[in-house]
Amino acid sequence: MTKAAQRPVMHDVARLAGVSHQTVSRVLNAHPHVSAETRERVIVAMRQLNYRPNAFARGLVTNRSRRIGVMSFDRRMFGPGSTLRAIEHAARAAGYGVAVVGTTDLSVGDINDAVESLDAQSVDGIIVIAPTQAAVRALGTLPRGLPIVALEAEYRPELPVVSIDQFEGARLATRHLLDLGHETVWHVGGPSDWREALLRVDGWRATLADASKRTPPLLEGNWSPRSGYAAGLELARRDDVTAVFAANDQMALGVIHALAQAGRRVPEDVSVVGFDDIPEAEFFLPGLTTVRQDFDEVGRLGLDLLVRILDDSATEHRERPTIAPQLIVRASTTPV
Amino acid sequence: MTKAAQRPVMHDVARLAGVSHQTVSRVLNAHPHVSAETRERVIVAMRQLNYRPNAFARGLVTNRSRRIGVMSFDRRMFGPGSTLRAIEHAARAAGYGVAVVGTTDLSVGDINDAVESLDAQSVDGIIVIAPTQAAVRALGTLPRGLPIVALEAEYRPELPVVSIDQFEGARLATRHLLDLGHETVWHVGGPSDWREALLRVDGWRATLADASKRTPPLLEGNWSPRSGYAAGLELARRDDVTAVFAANDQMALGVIHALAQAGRRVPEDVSVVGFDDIPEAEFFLPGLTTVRQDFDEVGRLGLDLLVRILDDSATEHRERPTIAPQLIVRASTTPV
DNA sequence: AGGCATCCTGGCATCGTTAACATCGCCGGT
DNA sequence: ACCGGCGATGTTAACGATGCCAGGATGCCT
Repeated sequence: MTKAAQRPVMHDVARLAGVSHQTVSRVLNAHPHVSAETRERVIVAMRQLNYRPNAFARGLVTNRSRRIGVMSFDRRMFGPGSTLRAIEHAARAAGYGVAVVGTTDLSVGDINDAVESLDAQSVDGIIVIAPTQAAVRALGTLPRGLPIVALEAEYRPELPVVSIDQFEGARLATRHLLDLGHETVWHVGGPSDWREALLRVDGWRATLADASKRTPPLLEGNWSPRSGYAAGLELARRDDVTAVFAANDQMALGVIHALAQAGRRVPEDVSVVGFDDIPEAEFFLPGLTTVRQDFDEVGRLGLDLLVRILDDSATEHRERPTIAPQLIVRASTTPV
Repeated sequence: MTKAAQRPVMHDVARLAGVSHQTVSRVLNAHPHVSAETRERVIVAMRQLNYRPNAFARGLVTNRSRRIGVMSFDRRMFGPGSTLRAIEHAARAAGYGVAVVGTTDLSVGDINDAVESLDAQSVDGIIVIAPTQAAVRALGTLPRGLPIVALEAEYRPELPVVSIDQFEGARLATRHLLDLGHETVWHVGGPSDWREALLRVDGWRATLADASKRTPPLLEGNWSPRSGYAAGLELARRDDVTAVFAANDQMALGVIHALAQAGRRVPEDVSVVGFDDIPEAEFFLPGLTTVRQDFDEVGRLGLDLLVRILDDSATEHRERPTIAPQLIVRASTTPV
């Protein structure tokens, strides 16, 4: 019949190697009790036929897909994009595939849809880039015991989390500006339902308090350059602003743009610090002092943790890795 | 007898609804010859048990996964990130899941690995964000007839492609600068093995030729702000440069940075145009005139095309959608 | 009343793999 | 020489869906 064109199956390999299909399966799964000689013969046959095991059949019986899901908020942002890339890279090395779903508004319904979609693809586990409080709460409604690792999520005892020390990052930024002699530091924060935004606000406030400086009112943006611009217009209206810490580089860019339009020079009149260290930051005018986050490391550690949980779900995994951020000083900050 | 905790199977639904498993299958696959009343009863039972069909079993017999693969170069870049997001969104709406793999160096081996990985996840088809000539050539070696759609790829009769009209985009940028009265336009191109880079060079050259302007030597970058900076230093060394068209916004940023450092003002001394319209571009100093590419539309059309091919592989699909770019004029360009 | 379509049942084969169990030699101990 | 044990293999039964088929019940048309 039309035998030739078909994709070869285990039985074909077995026949060619002169063994039973079970032996082929044993070779494939590195089981013991196969003689070296037989193994070799099977491997040759597999190569010769260009055999690839059928993932459906395998999954049907093992109930494992060797695929993980990644749920991510806006992938166009530098952070999530970098993290996803790192996860995929690490996953491939560990023999896992990666399915992605995006979330748009981080509502409970939205997140349920996303989890549903991953579940339909029978992933073995999920990594969530879950930046808001609501997102983490929605994860409470996850389906039958799918292992989950969250990145940058609020602490909960039962939820493995990998995160960057946002509080410390904000402290570095604020401290740097104070060390340059600024009387106080203004802050343009991210959306108040994002954990990262909140922790940066906390770090900023605590550092000011430690130094016994007054705490100016908080300005709130939404991570976009435009919202930074709006905040910048606000700041330009006051003449006592000499130092601004923006919760990400895009907002810092907007702030600088607004200040420049109002005739305030950066850094001569106002020093500005960002957060993230996106690749463009070094080439802003002026080059942006910022706090670098190692998004790749977050992705790698997140995947490692998930894989360990999958390989060994018996033992509890209590680590909650935290990564230290790093201050990158450039031209946008200067002593008063 | 640990019956309760198990994930329900089709038979459980059938029993609860008082029908045969065959009828449940018909409901699930929207086959005809099921009375409305029975269908309703089955659906209620499915909901009640929270039944989800087993994708492995289904795939084993249908040999379809309802999952597509996306192969993408650097996802941290704005373009690929946006496109991936649009693909995933459209795919979910069409009932498909998305598996991603990244490519790092676009070598033949690298691309083979990536395709291999997708194949192991038994995707039904692949969308390739295949920006280099080498990448497209490597696709010649694809496995047994997996349908492929390429984005921004070189034309080949057998390869469905969706792309943005790069030539036209470069023409818009160059024309805009000439219309402002500039004697000629310098160009900082992308890597010479990228199709997009080549077409932009072509568009730039053709527009200059049409206007009978001299063509300055081409400067070549690698899309990064740093390479734009290097090119900018070069340009700042000459005093006859009044207009620069950079092949993406990041390089334009680098160019502006270098010019500013050399004391050349943008746009008073030199006008600069970018390409892409990344969200930051509007807030660069000065706001960047650029050519907007609709990456979302590329993703959507690419997915549509692939799904049509999957649903109806019999007929040939000869469309090669092309999307028009759009010039966005901001503050970085001005008449001489 | 007969013919025919519609709706459904229920059994059985099938997809390609893994897991549990059976078998068959061979070796060493007594 | 017999027997227990184990290493190497083969045999058979799942896994959970889809697809095919024969057939029964019902209703409508002629």
